[in-house]
Amino acid sequence: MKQPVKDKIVFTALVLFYEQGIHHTGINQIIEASDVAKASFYHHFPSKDDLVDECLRQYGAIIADQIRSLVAESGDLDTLIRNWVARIKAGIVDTASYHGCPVANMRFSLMLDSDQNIREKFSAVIDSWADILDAFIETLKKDGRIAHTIVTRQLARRMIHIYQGAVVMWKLTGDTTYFDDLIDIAHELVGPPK
Amino acid sequence: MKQPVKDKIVFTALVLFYEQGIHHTGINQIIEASDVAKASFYHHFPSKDDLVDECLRQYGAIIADQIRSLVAESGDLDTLIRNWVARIKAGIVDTASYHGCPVANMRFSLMLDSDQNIREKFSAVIDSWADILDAFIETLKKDGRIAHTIVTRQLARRMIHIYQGAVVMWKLTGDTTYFDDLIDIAHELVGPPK
DNA sequence: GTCTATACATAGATAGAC
DNA sequence: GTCTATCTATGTATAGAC
Repeated sequence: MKQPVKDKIVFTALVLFYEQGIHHTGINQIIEASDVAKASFYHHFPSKDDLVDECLRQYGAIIADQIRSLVAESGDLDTLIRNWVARIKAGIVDTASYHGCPVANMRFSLMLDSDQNIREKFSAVIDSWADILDAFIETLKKDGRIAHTIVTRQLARRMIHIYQGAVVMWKLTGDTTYFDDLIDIAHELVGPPK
Repeated sequence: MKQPVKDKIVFTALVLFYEQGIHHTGINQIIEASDVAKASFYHHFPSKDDLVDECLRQYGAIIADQIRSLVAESGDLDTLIRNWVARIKAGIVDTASYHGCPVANMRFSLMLDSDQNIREKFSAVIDSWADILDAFIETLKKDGRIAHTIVTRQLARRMIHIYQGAVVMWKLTGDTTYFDDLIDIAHELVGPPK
């Protein structure tokens, strides 16, 4: 059973865009690597931007799934935080293949800060992540398994915030301890148990 | 008195690289905008990479100066944090010309996470920023104007960390409240006065 | 140091036969 | 849907006269 052409293209693009960045990955390379004819590519994606759009959606969904499984395996906030950092660190072990958050990378590639269209697309992705964390924390609160002083949505936002910060710091310095530091920072943000 | 050719090139590059990103700014555009002959450009900068290198140094120095002046006008940690965020917000008022941290932008443009050379260059810039904050916080501690539970270097690192995180979140969502949030987050990290 | 002209590669995208 | 060939623009960089 052969893989549909479109799927082959997208899969290849997801890998190459993440490894090399969007602007350093040409259409020609994607076409060659996915073993597809040039005209076939343009049949499915009228322009490179359309492919980039599709990849953004996929990256967003992939991370959302990771957050979901992270939540599923964590019974409380402390465990969530530890598992979270553990996963990140595990992903960096093979340091050559880790390049940070694919969504943030893509956002920086575009570099059009005033484009409202772009803003909405990325904003939707971030919201979808925050929603998952949000729901988890809210559940903990209802079950009385958490200090009620926590502002749910705010904590969800801040977790993503400090995560993105750690990625940038790692990219800037190569220092992986910024990820370890996430545990302490997250605990400070959660505050003392009530 | 006419400006040296090299300075004109660098100044133009600093502006264009920041506005458009490195890979969306061609040598030709820089040459045209700085009103210099092509051969003159290559006389001063054998390749684009050399110009990029010079710009990184300049960006780093510019931000370092901003941090220095921020420190100079702040007598305590609380004031520093407030002034810091106030300055960022002021810079975003004209939203069309703000594009986040020029050093982080440049780092994301390069996209070569395993290149040790690049890592060292950026790391040096971040260290120079941390050094300034470090010295300031250390002084406050010695003067007894701060809770001594603070780990100086760690706090300096974390301030840069959460700042970079806020920039990314802003870039991803267009939401400027992530910068306001820096005040609360920073205070949590500083902890209660002893 | 500056000028014009140009080389050379790669980018994104299209044409037209099959 | 696929194939090869090609268009056109742009990118980095160099040559050679002044």
